[in-house]
Amino acid sequence: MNAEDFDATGPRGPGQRAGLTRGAVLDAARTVLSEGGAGTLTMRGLARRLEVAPNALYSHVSSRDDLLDALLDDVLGLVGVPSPGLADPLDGIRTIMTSTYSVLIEHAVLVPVFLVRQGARGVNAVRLGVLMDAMLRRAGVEESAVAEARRVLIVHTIGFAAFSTAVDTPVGRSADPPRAFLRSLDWLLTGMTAPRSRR
Amino acid sequence: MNAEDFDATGPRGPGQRAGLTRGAVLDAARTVLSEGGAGTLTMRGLARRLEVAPNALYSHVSSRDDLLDALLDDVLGLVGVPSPGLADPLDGIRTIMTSTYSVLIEHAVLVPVFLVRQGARGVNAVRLGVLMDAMLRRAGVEESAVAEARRVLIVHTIGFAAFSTAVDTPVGRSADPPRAFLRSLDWLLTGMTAPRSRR
DNA sequence: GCAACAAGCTGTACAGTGTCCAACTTAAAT
DNA sequence: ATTTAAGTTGGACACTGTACAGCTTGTTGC
Repeated sequence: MNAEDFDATGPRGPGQRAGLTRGAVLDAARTVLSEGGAGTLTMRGLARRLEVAPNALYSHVSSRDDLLDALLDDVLGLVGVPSPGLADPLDGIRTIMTSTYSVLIEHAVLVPVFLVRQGARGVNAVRLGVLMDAMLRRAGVEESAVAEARRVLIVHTIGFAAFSTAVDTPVGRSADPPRAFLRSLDWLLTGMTAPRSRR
Repeated sequence: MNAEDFDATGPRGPGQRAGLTRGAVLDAARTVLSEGGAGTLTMRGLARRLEVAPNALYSHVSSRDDLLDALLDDVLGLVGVPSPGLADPLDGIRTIMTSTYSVLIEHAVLVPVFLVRQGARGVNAVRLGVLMDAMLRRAGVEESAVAEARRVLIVHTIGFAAFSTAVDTPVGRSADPPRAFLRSLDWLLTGMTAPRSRR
């Protein structure tokens, strides 16, 4: 019997390869996500789409949370960072936050996941965090308040994205950050860098 | 055989009452929630705790989401509202938001639920929403922007609560809203009520 | 007091979920 | 060519929320 008899992608037996890769799994997950929202991403559904047994996914992804974290983090990889030696650190922060906002809007279905998992924790998230901390320091934020300030900015941004994303009437779902976001961002930055008046 | 033989709460047969009420179910749910976090609240676990078959809960609660909504909404019932004829509508909004913040912090485990369900929708939520809208109008927010302004305030508050709640090192989990929250609240209010400069 | 009815509860069951284990086949390394 | 590792399947486990039928109790009308 020649191999062509089985070329048509029929049911595979144990051992037969499907040619899966981590990248393919993540890509498929992204597709599912963009089609049906966050709740529709199940391991079994993903496996079905890839024409593979559910367990096969675990060769490329260690758990569903791992998958989710990977998706979150490589979305964060799309966030544009300012040139390192930029003159004004506040502008740098503005750049990061508005870029983050845009990326979140473009991947709206991931926003609830971000909320639930309280942000991401992968390499890109860490990279952005370190960058933000440095800029906050350069902008004059007290050392003891740097981490808190970063968190406030992140929460504010994710919150705004969640808001822009959740409106039933899709008013302004453009990826351009709305004026209100830019404004409130400035207010926050102003407050953070202002010398403390009391206490 | 006299009734006392079965007084010890042994296994019930079909038909035997357990004396459950909606209030008892909600109370037990609150307990579970405060002990183990949001993910630990399952219908079966709840039933086990109440020594009842899982289905019994559905006589008092129409679904898990219904349960969650009820919990969310009666937490919102704890939010203190300002006296209706208050002079300064901005003060009224401040009161509502800081009270909401405190209530959320006191029920930290519910905050992720709030996030996922994008706020609550029960009677108390509606009541607060109507009140906020009225005050925003009185504060000079344009009619077309009232709903959006309300949402921004809510998102900002929930976001802050999520932030204060999520810190690994439990820094300042006091129910008093942190200064940063009060500040940013004022900034937002200022921006919302300021006459539009451009566009 | 008795019949009819509604409410509350259980037993059982279904269709899902994420994930683990053993077995098998194929590809890579030696 | 032989051993080793990687990828995949079948099957299973322990869960989840919830629907349906039937039993028993409490309540209501007569």
